[in-house]
Amino acid sequence: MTAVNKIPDIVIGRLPVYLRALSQLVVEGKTVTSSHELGQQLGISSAQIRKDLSHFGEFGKQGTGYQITHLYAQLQQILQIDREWAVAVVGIGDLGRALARYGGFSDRGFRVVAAFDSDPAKIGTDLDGLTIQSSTLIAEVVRAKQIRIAMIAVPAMHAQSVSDELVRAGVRALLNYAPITLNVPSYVHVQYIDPVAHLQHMTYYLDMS
Amino acid sequence: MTAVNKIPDIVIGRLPVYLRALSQLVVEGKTVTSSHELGQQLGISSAQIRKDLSHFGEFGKQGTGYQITHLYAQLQQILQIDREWAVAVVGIGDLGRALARYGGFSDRGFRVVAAFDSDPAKIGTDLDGLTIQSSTLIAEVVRAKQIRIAMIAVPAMHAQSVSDELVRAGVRALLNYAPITLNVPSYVHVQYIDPVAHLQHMTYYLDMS
DNA sequence: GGATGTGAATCCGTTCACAGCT
DNA sequence: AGCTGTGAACGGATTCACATCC
Repeated sequence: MTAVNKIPDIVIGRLPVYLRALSQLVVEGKTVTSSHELGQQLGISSAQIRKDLSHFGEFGKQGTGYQITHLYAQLQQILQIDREWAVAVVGIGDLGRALARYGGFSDRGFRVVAAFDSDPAKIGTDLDGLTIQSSTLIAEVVRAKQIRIAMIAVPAMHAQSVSDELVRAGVRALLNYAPITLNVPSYVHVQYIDPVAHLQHMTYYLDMS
Repeated sequence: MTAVNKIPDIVIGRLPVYLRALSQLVVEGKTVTSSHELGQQLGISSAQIRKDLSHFGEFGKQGTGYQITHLYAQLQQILQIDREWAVAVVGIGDLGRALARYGGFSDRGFRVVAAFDSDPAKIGTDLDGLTIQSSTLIAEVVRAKQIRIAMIAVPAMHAQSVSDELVRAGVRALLNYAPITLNVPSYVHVQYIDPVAHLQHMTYYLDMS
């Protein structure tokens, strides 16, 4: 269809999953795949994969399937991760440290370029070549480095005010690890990660024994 | 409706979110709330909240709203988190350490009771009173402690085999942080957390500038 | 008056099934 | 023959709107 109209958000959310699956297939030495194979790997119907991709263009060959490298590149472009995004981490507790040091960002479109904390004992400390900076510098650094994406790993109590400050400084996408719903302007995107919520979701189905 | 029939999984997934919102309201000193107030806080329609809750019973009073403590307790019961679930963490890198030490589990129904790693340098090390154990002991410990839930924080390469072993030992719910789709029997529940996928989801909407 | 609980209506996403290309 | 791309059919989830009750 190649329509650039209004693509459902739920479709966008599956594209990163497709990217992951394609990476895995590359590791397995494959160069070509099909909607059926991808679907099998992900537990998704092949029709859904074809329909999802059809929102953006025609990436396959009938009778053959998809060239993995080609499809991968296309999806990267669609998601705008055919470049490297600068990311800030706020709150360098155990979780923030893990995020700041995580090696899995670099080859998937992101680089942590700033780390903030309010604890004087941590400020100035080195973190794999990154220096932890005072939270009071958030506005300044975000502006200077043109940071558009931030990960919030501070206690729930402070998450909203940190969010406010980041947004004021120009951040437009937030990955929030604090277990609260953030209040942000409509032009800011937020995604939530709450491991406990995931666990609670699953316990519903567990039979105690 | 109070029907115990087949409740949509998507509804179950929202219950933890409602719990979070209720907690927040308690912090704000409220004792009663309404579907409207909850919806406002979460960015969800009030009708959806009422419909969701109606699957499980009638928890509100017409004209008044919901008694927060009562609704909270009911949701806890529905999700089976009116008890404490023992959880294992496998892979004590930065992320696994953060999970094992995270203080936010205890008051929401979970307790980390075992931590595994395959690195001899880490085995035997203390982690806030928890001793890191060899991954070779997974089966034994999971069985002994009747663990039904595990969090996987090992490199993608090893996630599938760790998953297999956990399932064989009796684990029935997995929270997987490795960026791969796990292959598990149908009676095992899996939830995925992939921060990069969330970031990639958001970059779609960012206009570069 | 005010807020719930719920059938009915609507909207949206998934699946079906097949024409069309290789 | 094999697999894509897609309109049509289907099913499920959300919203509407109102009767009901405090």
